[in-house]
Amino acid sequence: MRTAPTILHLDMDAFYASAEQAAKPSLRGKAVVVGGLGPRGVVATASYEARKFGVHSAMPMGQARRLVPNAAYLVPRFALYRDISDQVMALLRDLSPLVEPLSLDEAFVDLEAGGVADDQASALAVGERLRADIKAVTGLAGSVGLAACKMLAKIASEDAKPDGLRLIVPGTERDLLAPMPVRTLPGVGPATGDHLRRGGIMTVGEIAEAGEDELVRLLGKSHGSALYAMALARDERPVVAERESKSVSVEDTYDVDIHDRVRVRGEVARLADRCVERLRAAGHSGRTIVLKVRRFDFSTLTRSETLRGPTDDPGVVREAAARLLESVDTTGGVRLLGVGVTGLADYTQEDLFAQAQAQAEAEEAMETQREAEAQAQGERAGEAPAEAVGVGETVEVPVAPAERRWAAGHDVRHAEYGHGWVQGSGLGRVTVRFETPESSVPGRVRTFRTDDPELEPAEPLPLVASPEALEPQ
DNA sequence: TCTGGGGTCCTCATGCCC
DNA sequence: TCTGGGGCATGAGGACCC
Repeated sequence: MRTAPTILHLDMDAFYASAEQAAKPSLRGKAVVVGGLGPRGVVATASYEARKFGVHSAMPMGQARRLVPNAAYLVPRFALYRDISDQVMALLRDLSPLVEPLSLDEAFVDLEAGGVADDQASALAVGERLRADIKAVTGLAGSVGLAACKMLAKIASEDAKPDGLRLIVPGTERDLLAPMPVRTLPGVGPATGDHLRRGGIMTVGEIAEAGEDELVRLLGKSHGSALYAMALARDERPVVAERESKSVSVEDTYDVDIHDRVRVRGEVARLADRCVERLRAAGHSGRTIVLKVRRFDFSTLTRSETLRGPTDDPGVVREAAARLLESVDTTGGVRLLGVGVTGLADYTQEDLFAQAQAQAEAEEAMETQREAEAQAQGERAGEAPAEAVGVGETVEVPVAPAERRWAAGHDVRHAEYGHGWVQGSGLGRVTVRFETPESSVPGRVRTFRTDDPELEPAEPLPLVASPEALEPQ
């Protein structure tokens, strides 16, 4: 039995917004909101300066703009965040072979597996050292929670925010949890919170008092038992390093509801292609195709179809999605469409091709045996999903828009003024602030025509000049 | 105020097979 | 032959997470 915390949870503070502030000196200390900028966008992350005004994740952008009209509103730049995340995860893997990333900005680390000595001072030292290393390598702040299990480590890091560290001493867990609201526990969202409240349960302590039978009665077997265990600070979930993904999906919310059925079909085909691109990039194929439709009134429905074998053929996925769409009434208009693939496998394209070949040949043999009508074959083409695999596919290349688009927050390079980022664009003009992560003062702002030949998109610059600047161990 | 995008897991209903 | 039930696959929906 260990006497010191075994699990470390790292949570980067206001990650996307902090990354943008690090990249753009003029935004440091200012309210920054990262999220979708369209009429239906929501906030992904708000800087602490923006949170003071009540802006938070998942809030509609329109509402955020009313709360903080002067904040900087930026679209997310996932490539940049992924690079930073890779650096951070590498530091975590230096601590232990057992690292479980939860997202770009969060992870669990099993310290015992990393050979960290079983005492509180060692755990604290590892946590502080990690925070310092993260700051040195990325320039960003992360908060660390240390506890005996995942749930408590996460609660600890949440409590440590921003830019802090918290250790929960083994043995003190239940007293600590008791007064906390039920929403503190992982897995308790708005719906479960309501259920519990109607049962007179507001705090974690009250869950423990209610007993397992009552919890199961309120929430069902699986959820009820799990929550009861959590309330007693029992959480045996191990840190799992390699998680296999189970599905791949893409979805789009449209600025304006789509009513035109032909357009809906076109969008579904495009989404199917994008989904397959992602599927293939991940080296997967999948057997079940899922169509998701969110209607004008926000009601969401899904339709799915399971094929005979896994596929990564765009034509097959497109056709399945189109078939599924036929069972959905879209007359009121749709605000979101999505296409996904589950039941993932990693069959190679050759396997699939061989399978399809064999199947096609078998069917053909039966066919010629029964009847010699060439016409019948024509009708069957494309009917069996796996049959189309390997058939020459066409990749549609989107036509470049006539006017160049400059996304707010993205990096650019100007032949004369150097590196900068887009502050805003519209009416044929684009406004650029020329500064780099190293600039000590906010850079100058200039406005250009959107088709200015001297202006071109650029890659993000590293946030820290020499990322190798780590102190020797 | 009007609700993103990418996931995971659970529950329930239904049909099939043994 | 009828009936019941377990086990599994499939499909739909919902809750939750970051």
